[in-house]
Amino acid sequence: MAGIKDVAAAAGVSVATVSRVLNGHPSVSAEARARVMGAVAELEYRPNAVARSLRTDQTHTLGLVISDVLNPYFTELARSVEEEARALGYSVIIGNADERPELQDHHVRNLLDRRIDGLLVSPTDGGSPLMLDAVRAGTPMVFVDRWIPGVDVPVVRADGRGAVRDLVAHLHGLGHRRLAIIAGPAATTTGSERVEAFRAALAEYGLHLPDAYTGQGDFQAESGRRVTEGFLDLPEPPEVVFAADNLMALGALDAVRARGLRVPDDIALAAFDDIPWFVHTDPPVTAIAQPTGELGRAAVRALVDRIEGRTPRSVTLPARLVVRRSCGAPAPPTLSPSPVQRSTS
Amino acid sequence: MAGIKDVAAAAGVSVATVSRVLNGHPSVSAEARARVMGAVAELEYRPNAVARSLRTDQTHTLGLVISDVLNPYFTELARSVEEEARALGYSVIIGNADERPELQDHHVRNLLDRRIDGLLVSPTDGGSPLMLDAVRAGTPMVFVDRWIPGVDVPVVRADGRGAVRDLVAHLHGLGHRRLAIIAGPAATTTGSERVEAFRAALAEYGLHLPDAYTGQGDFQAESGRRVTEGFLDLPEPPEVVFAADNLMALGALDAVRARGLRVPDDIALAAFDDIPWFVHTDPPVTAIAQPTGELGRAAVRALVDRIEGRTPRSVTLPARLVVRRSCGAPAPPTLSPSPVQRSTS
DNA sequence: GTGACTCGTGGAATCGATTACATCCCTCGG
DNA sequence: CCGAGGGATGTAATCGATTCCACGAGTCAC
Repeated sequence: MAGIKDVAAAAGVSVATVSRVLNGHPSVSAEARARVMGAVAELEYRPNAVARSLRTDQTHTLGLVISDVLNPYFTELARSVEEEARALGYSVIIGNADERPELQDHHVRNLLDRRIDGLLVSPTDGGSPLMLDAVRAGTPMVFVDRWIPGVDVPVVRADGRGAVRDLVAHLHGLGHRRLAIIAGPAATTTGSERVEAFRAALAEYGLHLPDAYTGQGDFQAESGRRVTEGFLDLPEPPEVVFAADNLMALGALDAVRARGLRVPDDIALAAFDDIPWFVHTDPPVTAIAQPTGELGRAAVRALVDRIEGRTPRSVTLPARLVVRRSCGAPAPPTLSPSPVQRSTS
Repeated sequence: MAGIKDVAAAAGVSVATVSRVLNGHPSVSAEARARVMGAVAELEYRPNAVARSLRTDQTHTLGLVISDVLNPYFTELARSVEEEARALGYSVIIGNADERPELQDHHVRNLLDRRIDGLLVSPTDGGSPLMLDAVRAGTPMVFVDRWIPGVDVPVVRADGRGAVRDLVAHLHGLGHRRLAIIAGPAATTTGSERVEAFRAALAEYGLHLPDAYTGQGDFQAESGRRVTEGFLDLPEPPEVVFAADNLMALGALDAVRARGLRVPDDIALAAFDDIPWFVHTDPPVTAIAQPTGELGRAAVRALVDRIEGRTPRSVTLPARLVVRRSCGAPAPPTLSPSPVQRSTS
């Protein structure tokens, strides 16, 4: 494969001049520029990004470590991150932590070794020493969706409290009083926050969230199933199950169906994180929708700001309730406009 | 950040010795080794992968260019690819082509510039000059799922013909005679092959596939919706719609529902590519399941074989029919075991 | 006319590793 | 006792780019 030396030789100039042309340095004669461009085209020369990175100490690459690629929420997040990064001239390397802290560390280490310019993380746990070290060492970092308290890193996330309140209002309005939640891991902020928001919203209606109605899940479908079975085994099962993410909601749906029960007649269901498929499930699932694409884009912008020397800001965007049929009320036609396909742009 | 020189200084040896220790070269005294290890731990030294890659001309990185990350089929494929690659000591950089040839080229170029060791591609189109050049230049490459005919590159894919035949048999057995298909882009192998398999299977039952029953989609939900509307507008609409991928099936479901019609009573639906959500849709969708994880793993093995000097083999695995309720027959309980959650290992 | 400046250019150092080659020191056989 | 052979180690070249510095030529002001 042709190198910069070959180009220099072909153009009859020095490598320095070739480099200057390639990097748009002003101080190059039009004639030399033309000859270099010609040689570049002729040889189909492409600069070696590895060598360039070594010299400049910049890779123009962002790392994105997410907790579970199979979760459509994170898939969409990853997609919007890549899009925005590309628009800003960066590539993205995605690491899938699969909700396992050691895998998360593996990816962080790997990305750091590759000298990525910055790191976007949705932490699986309360924060490994490795990640904390990286922050201390000055690695540009931004948390997205989840974060680690007490660490001085910008956070880009959705605030679901308003939407959770709306949800509880909706449920209360339908006459439901015994509400249960399938929580995420307490080590994650989204895991604990959603429970808190739910509890707070219940309190506004004078309702209490008993321990028996607080199941511990891990954001995976299987745990949703398990917890829901526990709920159904209770002497007095809840009237509504609120799953803290879409996968656990699916597990819950499974568990309910396996008992031969029906949603919403026998038990109602709602989920945090809206996904296109919820429109098509039986029944369509009422969910809290995050502005996922916007989160991804804002996170990239914050990270790139940090990388390029500007001051990044934390961003919090509101989530919103999307009412469908899984809690009992027929959805007013105008309230579930959520299209199956996001814009392709 | 500490470099190899710092380690050498701290350990009181030369950089060559440090490098030898790090790379497991035999000719190092136990004492020197210990001192180096100590210094490495002390300084928390991590070798700079960029510098290493420049020197060795190996990045231990694979590129994966897929057509659409939002499609759960490809998400799962990507996941299994990353898993197997990790097990073999490689990282993966994913490029999402979004079914757009120019985006695909962008990613291929980017990956090539980064000097990835090999490329896994599921081509969006018939093959850009860029990709062909890369093959000619000797870039290790393997096609997965889709491929480009006439190019000497190993292909790892599923053969759906048997399953399509089973599907047609199933439909025929249910009394359906007017069968339509929503095809994928003719430029993709999966786009044309599935139509051909369908047509061939119909022929076995003496059935013909009229042009009016062959809709042209693009593997995206919106096209499924559009084509299905066309079918429903026909003077004699089909009794069954077979979508060549899961997203178009979703669009079809939408279109049917928008008319106030019901699946399977008014029109039956089947899809190529099974995904966990099909268990939960209304009704559960009969689909052809590819051994996605196995495909991803086999593709990585083939690519790594090629990279490491062994001879890679093409692999074709059978797909299988998973009967659910969307075509009319109640599924025998044992026939839809497809679990909502794949194993996490 | 001459010193100051700018502009275009090339030579060479540099980034952080790997590795060929040279060197030194031991051991061992004859 | 000496030379061959081999193990441990260091010096320096190298990968392919970027960039500092020096230099020659041309321009301009005084």
